[in-house]
Amino acid sequence: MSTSAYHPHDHQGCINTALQQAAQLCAEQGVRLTPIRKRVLELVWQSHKPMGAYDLLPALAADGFNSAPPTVYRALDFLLDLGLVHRLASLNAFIGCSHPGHEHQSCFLICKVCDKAHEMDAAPWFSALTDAAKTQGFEVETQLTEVVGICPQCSKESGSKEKGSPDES
Amino acid sequence: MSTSAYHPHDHQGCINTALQQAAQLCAEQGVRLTPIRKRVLELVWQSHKPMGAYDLLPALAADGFNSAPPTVYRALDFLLDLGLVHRLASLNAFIGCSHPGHEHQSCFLICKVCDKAHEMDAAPWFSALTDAAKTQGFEVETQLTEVVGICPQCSKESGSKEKGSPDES
DNA sequence: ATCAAAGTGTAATATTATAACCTTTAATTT
DNA sequence: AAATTAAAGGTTATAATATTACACTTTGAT
Repeated sequence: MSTSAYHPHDHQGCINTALQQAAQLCAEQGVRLTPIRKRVLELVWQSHKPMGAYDLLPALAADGFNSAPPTVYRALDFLLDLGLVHRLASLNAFIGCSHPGHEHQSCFLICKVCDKAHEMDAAPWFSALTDAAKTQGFEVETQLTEVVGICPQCSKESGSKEKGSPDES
Repeated sequence: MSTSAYHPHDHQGCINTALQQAAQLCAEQGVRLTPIRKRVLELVWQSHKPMGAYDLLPALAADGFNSAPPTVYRALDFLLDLGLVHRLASLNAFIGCSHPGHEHQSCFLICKVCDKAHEMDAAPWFSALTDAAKTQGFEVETQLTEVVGICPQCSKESGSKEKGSPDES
């Protein structure tokens, strides 16, 4: 399945897929996808925009869940550990992993206009980077790549109309 | 000049070079390298370890400078704008730029043992990354790459003796 | 039914960063 | 040199992000 965060799409499908993959992964790992964890994952997937931890709290509160910071951070830590979400260090924000359950190095394309982020496989240059580091004697373990620019949707819109307000889903 | 953060070296030379380059750059740009700014740059260069903003405050205080957060953040912002320091998002920390005054995309190799970071030119894979993003219609403007692993010095030490305490300079 | 482990509730606090407003210093003009 | 202006810095407060510590509850295993 090839998904794009940019173009309008059945976003409920994204959420459902994420929840289903999460359920399966948790089952495999023998860990529990509790209501809070499930809800946090849903919230993270509400849009393709990275969400701050504190953005999630009001929504949790509205659902009748506890909504103190540790609640959401615990859930996020759980989801991070399982690889169900990623953290974007440059934004202090979290985003759903688009292909959980597989070891991968990722790279995020962050649109500075609509704020959406798109996960891209970093494998091609991760190996180049690893090799380059190795020539200096540095053993790479993990990497974090975050790219800022303009997504195709916003790029197109700025071409046709000025100051359009980007799609939310 | 080829510098390596890892191996023992005349670290005062690093600081002096940084200060001299900063002075020149400020002169070129017609901006002022005030005592606070100069001292903050020095402090950032005290080691090859990224420094948190709040790590710098006590040192500023000890030197008789004002040491409220805005003081150090203003200085850091100034230095960031000029390209004299970089911010490592994954660490909320700052490190001196090893070749200021030139446009460049950088990548940081962060040693998880000794905490030192080494700046590497990201140009080789930045273009590959830009191209890959472009095939998806994404226009890259800036990137941030931070790599965690083990530096040559620590790698060597863990081979010969266990639990050695890494060099500080 | 009991127990241990995992999960959650809650209060407090740590860490990182910024806002707002005022004063001082330095550079520029008169 | 004095007046003017712009830049830098001082100060207080607060915002935003994240964690610690400890008590309580639920779950699953025995």
